[in-house]
Amino acid sequence: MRDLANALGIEAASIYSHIKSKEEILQRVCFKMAQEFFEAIDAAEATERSATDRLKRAIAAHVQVLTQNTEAAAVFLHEWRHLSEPMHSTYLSLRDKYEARFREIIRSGISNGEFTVPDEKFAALTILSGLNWTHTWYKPNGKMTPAEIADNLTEMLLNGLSTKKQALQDTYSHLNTP
Amino acid sequence: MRDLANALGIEAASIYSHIKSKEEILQRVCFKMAQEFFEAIDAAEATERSATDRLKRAIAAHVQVLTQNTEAAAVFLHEWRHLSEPMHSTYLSLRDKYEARFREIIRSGISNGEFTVPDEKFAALTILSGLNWTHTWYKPNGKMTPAEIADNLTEMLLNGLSTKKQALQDTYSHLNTP
DNA sequence: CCTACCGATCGGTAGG
DNA sequence: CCTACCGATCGGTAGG
Repeated sequence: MRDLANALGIEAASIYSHIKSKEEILQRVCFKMAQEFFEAIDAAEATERSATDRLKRAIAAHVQVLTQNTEAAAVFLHEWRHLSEPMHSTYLSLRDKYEARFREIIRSGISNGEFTVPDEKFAALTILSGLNWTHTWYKPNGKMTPAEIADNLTEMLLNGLSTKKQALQDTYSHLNTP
Repeated sequence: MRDLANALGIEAASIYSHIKSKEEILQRVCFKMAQEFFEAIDAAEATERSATDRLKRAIAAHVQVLTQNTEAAAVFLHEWRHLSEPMHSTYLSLRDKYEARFREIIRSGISNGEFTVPDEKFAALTILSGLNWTHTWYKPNGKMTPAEIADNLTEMLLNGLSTKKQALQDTYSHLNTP
């Protein structure tokens, strides 16, 4: 709190005329970020499209929020542990609701044949963890824009590393020789 | 330190007859884990095989170390930030060496056509971040063993979610009709 | 490994 | 928003 006061150019005690406690700052950051993530995915899912397309847009929306303010993102992703009850439980249930949005996209992609995946819960977790690492290395002046990062992430998570197209084209290539 | 002493059944001051400082504990955990990760990947890469196979084994080895002791893994992944110099720099260079092992596998897979990926550095980062999330939810008595987790992770990261085989088989299926 | 401490720092309050 | 302060807790030491 002394550091914060210093950065603001006021005395430490004066902070408490603006907020009730140190934890209030944590709460505000965590729930403001949660709100931003929900607004972003709402916009991403607004139009009716294929699961692949909805997932692409959800990934781009998530990366956009993450990179907008990497410090707030770090608080949202790590410091929520220090929330006291009942905020702690509220946070957890919001996070699960958000993850469920990704699970739902994956589930619909499985049922219509767009996706093949062993476990939708596991898949959602792996996707989100891949996205969430971004905040640790993203630099606003780096060579990749948030949109480019999202494109690369989408490419990796949807298609994987394996050159499957190539392998399958090889498999079928004898059929194509004139 | 008081909590630690309590758990050990001794007085707080007595801890200091075993260690020099609180930070020494952090150092020991961080560098012991680093050593374990290197030993695991050394074993995984010992035999000459395809890049796909080496990556599979490296993933399994990494997940094995992560799940062996999730609390130490959490310290290794997050608390290293509090290391003071020169340990902080040493840690960072070890981590980069480790990541380079994954980049090297990916690079060799690209050059022999096993992998197709836009950026090997980006790919290595995304793989590792997908793996490193495991420590937050893994439970020794859960339904997935470390080996099963590794298999699922490998499947997702190598092949992605998209049902590409199916899509390509559809593309070529007219060629197969008798 | 313990008793007896210490200086520094922490989040926060009273009263203006 | 400030001055003046407080009780609690922190990592750690001296000396046995």
